[in-house]
Amino acid sequence: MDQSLTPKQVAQAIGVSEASLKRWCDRGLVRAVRTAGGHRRLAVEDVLEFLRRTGRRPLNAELLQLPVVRSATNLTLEDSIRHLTAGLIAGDEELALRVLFDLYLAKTSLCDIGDRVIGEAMRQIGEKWSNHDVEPYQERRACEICGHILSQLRAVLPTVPESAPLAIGGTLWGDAYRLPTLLVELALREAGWRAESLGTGLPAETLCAAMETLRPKLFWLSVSNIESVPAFLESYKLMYERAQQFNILIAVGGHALNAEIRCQMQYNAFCDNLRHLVNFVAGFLAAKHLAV
Amino acid sequence: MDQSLTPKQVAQAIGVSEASLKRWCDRGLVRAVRTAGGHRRLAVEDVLEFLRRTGRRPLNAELLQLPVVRSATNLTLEDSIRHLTAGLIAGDEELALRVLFDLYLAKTSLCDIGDRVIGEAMRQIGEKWSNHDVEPYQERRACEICGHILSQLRAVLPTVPESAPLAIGGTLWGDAYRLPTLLVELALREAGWRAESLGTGLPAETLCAAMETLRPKLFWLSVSNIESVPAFLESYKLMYERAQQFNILIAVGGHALNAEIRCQMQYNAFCDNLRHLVNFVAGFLAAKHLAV
DNA sequence: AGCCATATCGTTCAAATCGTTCATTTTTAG
DNA sequence: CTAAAAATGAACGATTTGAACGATATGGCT
Repeated sequence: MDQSLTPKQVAQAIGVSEASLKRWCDRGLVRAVRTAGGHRRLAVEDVLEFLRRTGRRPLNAELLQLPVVRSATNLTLEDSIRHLTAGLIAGDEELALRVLFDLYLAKTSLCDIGDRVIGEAMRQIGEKWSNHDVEPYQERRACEICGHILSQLRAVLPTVPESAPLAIGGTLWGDAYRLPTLLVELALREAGWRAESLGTGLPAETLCAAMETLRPKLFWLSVSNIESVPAFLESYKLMYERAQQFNILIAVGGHALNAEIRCQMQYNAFCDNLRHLVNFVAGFLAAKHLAV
Repeated sequence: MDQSLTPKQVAQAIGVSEASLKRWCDRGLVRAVRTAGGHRRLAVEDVLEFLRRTGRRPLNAELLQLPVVRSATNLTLEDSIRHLTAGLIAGDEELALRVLFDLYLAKTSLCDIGDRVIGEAMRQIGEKWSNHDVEPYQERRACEICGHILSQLRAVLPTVPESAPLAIGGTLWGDAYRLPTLLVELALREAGWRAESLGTGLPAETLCAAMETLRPKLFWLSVSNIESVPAFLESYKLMYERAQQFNILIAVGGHALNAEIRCQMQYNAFCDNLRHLVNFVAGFLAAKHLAV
């Protein structure tokens, strides 16, 4: 929950003296507010942001009410993937949590966490699945675990200002894959956008209505499963037209979008991964800055 | 209408102890008037002004008018539902989070939070949806928001001991409703079980495999949507037999299970809501205690 | 009006935090 | 390598905070 922490809690959590923490607050290295009586109070997300920026690791993370556990060594990306994959298959949420939060604190971008770690782990699990090495329930449980972890990561992400451009997105009817669109939301938030995933399995009509009501600058569509290609293309056409009408950028991505289907679609960007998407929107933000 | 707030409400809203708030009032840091009997009353605008002056997080004005704590009176539960419903429809995650965490901190059981607050709010939203008062994307977004909040709640729930009995469950293929099975998991954890939701849309065969591998004491099946009744019954029969084989209790529930379908099923418990389920498993735990 | 459950009152007290100073350790620069 | 500069951790009295207590006020009810 979003309650404020006392300097003592934070100092013990990150393994530093109270005096130093106070100095850091006073120098603006960590954001802190004051009580009416002058005592400092720190928000969890600000502490995490500081840890991430300075490359520190929490010693005693339970004090932060965070799911982070101390990790002595910096794991390589390959090790992280291996541990994560094993943990997810075994249903070891604790382990998965530790791996992902450690990566986050080690300044790994959410793009890479999504593309190269979670995406790769889920790909390996899917592969084992088709080899009958893991049961479907293990794959689904892995998705559930990742979803919970991403929700927690999402809760401690620095809040983006109200003035940031809005991005919305989701998946269409017949596509129940939550993780990709959730990762898009997180990656866009890290890139400074006010991103909101509307969820999965949405009819095209209501996505059009959402564009009309919310008037985002960007709309993303994650496509991991297509039940009927003609129906999908028709739904997509509807949405593309509406996006054009309201001057909304439209970005698409997902494993189900093969070249043949893409040829019959129009969009501002097709993204193979989160990195592509973030690069695309970064360009847009820069252009906007130049214009102003 | 200048609503007057009690010190307790304000203290909870801004996350400070009641004693400190009283001192601040007495030192003139927050404007407050007195009732004839000497009790302090604070105006919303004065509290907001104080928050702005002390650099604390600016809170939504509507947030401060939230009635907090008052244990389990119908009125406040009604208010919680009203605020939650409005927040979910508007996509105001902050408000929804506040409402649900306040309820949790006020010691409202997760059963009641699920049954009487979230369940009721989602029912109202569904009703408005069929009246075309809210868009489908608003309903889906509400589910997403609730899911994120429940993930966070789940993370701060006390951990159950390893010795606690294991319960697993989920939804069958064709049923993508996450919230019910997620709420079951949380309610069972609160009741002292080691509960793990395996997710949604699972084939019956892999649920059988999960029972065989994990050997839980309890299996729950949440049924919010049935695509084909005969196929569902066949899948269910498979699972029931497997549960019998391994001596696993099986509890079912969900809006899609009408009397006609129930007549063709066998189970240890049918639960209309979370309260029923928790009462059922509490009986089991007590019996086990007696046995030991 | 009187009753009752609950909230708030004022007060006290232990624990935490404040700002500050100072000795020690670590980093930087010549 | 050495000396200056900077950061750290510990200590100090003064102040603030949060939790407790019995007594009183509030608001709903009959």
